[in-house]
Amino acid sequence: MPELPEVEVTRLSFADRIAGARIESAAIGKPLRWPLGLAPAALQGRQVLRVRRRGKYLLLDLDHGLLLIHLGMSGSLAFADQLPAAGPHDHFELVTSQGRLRLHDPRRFGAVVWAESEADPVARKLLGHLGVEPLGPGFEPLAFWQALQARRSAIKQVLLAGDIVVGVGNIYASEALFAAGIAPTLSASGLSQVRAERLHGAIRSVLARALEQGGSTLKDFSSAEGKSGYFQLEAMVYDRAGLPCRACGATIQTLRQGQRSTFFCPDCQTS
DNA sequence: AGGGTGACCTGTCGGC
DNA sequence: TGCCGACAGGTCACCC
Repeated sequence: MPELPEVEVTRLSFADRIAGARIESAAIGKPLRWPLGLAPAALQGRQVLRVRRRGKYLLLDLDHGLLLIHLGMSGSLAFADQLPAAGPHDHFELVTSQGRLRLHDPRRFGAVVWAESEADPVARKLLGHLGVEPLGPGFEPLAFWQALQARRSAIKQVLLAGDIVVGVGNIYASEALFAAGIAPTLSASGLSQVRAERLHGAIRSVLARALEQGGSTLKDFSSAEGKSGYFQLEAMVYDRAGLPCRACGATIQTLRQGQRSTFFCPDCQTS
């Protein structure tokens, strides 16, 4: 569910409200992708200083150490004074002086991991190989094109890999490639500088627009305030196989790349 | 080192 | 109605 826009929408929906809170207790449910790394009781008394984001990770800076939270495929956070009784898919909860933060994650591909600092080996394993932030100043057209030159895989899969630029998942990879008019199967090294720069702009504009729309709610994503996203209503290709292209009317096609579905317009996108 | 594949886990949906 | 396979927003460990 969560790509960069959904993770950032989640962050924005509770960061200010939790900042400064004191952790009163922490509880874990079924195992997530990785162990927390310490006893939940050890979080008691810690203060939440702020909430940052790196790629699709949320970083809760504490007065000692930090929590790395990943929403996986099906995760979402809720933050409120009171929450409904915990269900079978609620696997992590922090009770703080300013509200309860709860992770709901049916598939349990998500994780909550404690690290001493970002230099901690645990944090480095998860964050160390990540590419640049697409909405930040470090994402530059020329460097992006140069990085793509070194990769022979299909451009769609290079975007998903996240080691050049982070945050682009399965929905927004298809959407950005459509916006740039680039076939998803084209080798990354086959992009001209002009087309790479067009893709650079498309990634930025698609992610920024999705952020404005509160992300995409395909099934059950919601922010920590419980709000749905609306970007899926304006998707040009994602989940539109067999439907007419909104730009040219051609039939949207689908294919499998690395066991993931890709959606594209055969007329608007070229090799 | 880059590239390809399987693995993790649960729910839902379409087809027979 | 029931069963079974395919698929779902991610990404890591493991091969070559």
